[in-house]
Amino acid sequence: MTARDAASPPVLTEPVEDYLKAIYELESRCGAAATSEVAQALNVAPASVTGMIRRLAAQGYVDHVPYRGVQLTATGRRAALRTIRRHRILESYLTAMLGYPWDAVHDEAERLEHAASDDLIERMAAALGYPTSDPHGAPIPTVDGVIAELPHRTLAELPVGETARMLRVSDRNPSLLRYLAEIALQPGAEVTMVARAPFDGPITLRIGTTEPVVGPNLAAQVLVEAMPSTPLSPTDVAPAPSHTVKARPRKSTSR
Amino acid sequence: MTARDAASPPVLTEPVEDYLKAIYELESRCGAAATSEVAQALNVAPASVTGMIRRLAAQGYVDHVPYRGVQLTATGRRAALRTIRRHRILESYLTAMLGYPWDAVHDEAERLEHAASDDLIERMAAALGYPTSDPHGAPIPTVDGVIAELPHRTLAELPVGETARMLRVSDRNPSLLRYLAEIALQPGAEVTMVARAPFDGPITLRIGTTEPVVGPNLAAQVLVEAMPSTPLSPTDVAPAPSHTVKARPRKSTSR
DNA sequence: CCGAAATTTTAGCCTAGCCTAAAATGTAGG
DNA sequence: CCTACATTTTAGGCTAGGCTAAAATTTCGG
Repeated sequence: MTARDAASPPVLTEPVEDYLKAIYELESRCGAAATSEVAQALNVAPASVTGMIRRLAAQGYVDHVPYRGVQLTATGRRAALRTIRRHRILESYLTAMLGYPWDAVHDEAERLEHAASDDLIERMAAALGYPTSDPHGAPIPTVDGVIAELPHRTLAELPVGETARMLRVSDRNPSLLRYLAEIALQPGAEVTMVARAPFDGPITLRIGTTEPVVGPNLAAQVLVEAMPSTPLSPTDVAPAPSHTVKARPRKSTSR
Repeated sequence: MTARDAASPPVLTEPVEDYLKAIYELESRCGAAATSEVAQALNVAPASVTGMIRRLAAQGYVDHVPYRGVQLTATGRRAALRTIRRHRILESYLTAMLGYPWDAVHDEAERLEHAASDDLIERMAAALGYPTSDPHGAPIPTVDGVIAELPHRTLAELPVGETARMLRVSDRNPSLLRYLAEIALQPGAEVTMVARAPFDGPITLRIGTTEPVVGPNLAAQVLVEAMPSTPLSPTDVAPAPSHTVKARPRKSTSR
């Protein structure tokens, strides 16, 4: 018994899925994930992380160099992306179909992502028209683990006078999200850098017809993309369904 | 630490919710639940049930008389009904809004019921217009734990020549459910007992225009209610949304 | 380049839930 | 009423995942 070799999806436990997801996210920012970073991300003691990493390494999900750090294997990355896909589809569904505000979906998705079947997730995705990004602008990996990370810079870096399109923001800070919704700074919105006070001072933006002033701290958390040269399309300023699930038709990008 | 007295929803673990639900269901059929019955229902060893019952009793969810059996306390019953409400609303939602066939919803709901927040469950209920029964005809308890068990008898008991309305069937047997759907024997359907062969022989029914022949075994699993004297309403034979979520308007029943 | 501080790992412990085997209790038939 | 069988509980173990305290290793400031 415990005689299982290969084949068959090994059924990951909830903590395992959480670890893999956290490692993926740290890794994609820093190249590798430190024990203490994982511990902080999951709110557990560093020693617990070491223990779990040992198990994950034994099962082939991560490579671990003691005292150095941890990296996902190809298997581990696939598992992480599966969880991330579930999370983001759930967030999209809750927002679009059940009227959740975008600051509340993270916690709910965090629990449901472990319980929902693949079938359910795909039904939700289908009901939404296979969205490619979630309500916070994060890209949704495909079923076979392809994720389209978009090139971006932060709103804080936008030169004065330039306009950009709001692309993405973390889903983890509800009060920040509520504030952003209040000033209509949501994925798809056009935002112009009107002025920046010196010495990391307040930043004046223009969004639609309002000119909110925000701190550099906030601006650094908002990712934007250079505006496509298109001068102004009619849908641009629309308050709209607020999160604008983009379902652009794709021609077998997956290969 | 571990210093918790009263107040605050103690957050039940998944196994605990499963035990309470199972005990509730056994108890409502037999008055009290035997250790071995619970073990069978949850597919665990009897000794494990004894262990869990000790814990549940210590926390005030059940009363346990050693070697005799177990019964829910008021607290335990509330917790069980909360889980049952979640389960049945989930089943209703998956069927009505995501196109799940009625034989597939049980397993999905079984996992989601532990992960969904109260908020999510209430949003789903609202989206459905506060249904009072699930796709299999089981009544949905209210938020404050009131459940309307309907008077019924089994289809097997229906006298020859009489007509009844299909009320309910267990959600636990997918292949039975698929077969029932095939012969259009679903909650709300009118069914007539045409003939019954002697010695527990095959039973001939009439449902709409078809006359399926079924075993007594199957008939015993299908609950029916005496037909209201109304001769024939236009909606009766309609293949219809198949599960007929009944959403009768309620006048602030909650208080 | 060396010692202090930070990080990581080891050691040892705990809890919830599960298991099997053996003992205790209850029930029913002769 | 007593024995045989069924049910339940106890005893003793296991695993996953968490914790703290202490030891090991790395890193960094001087």
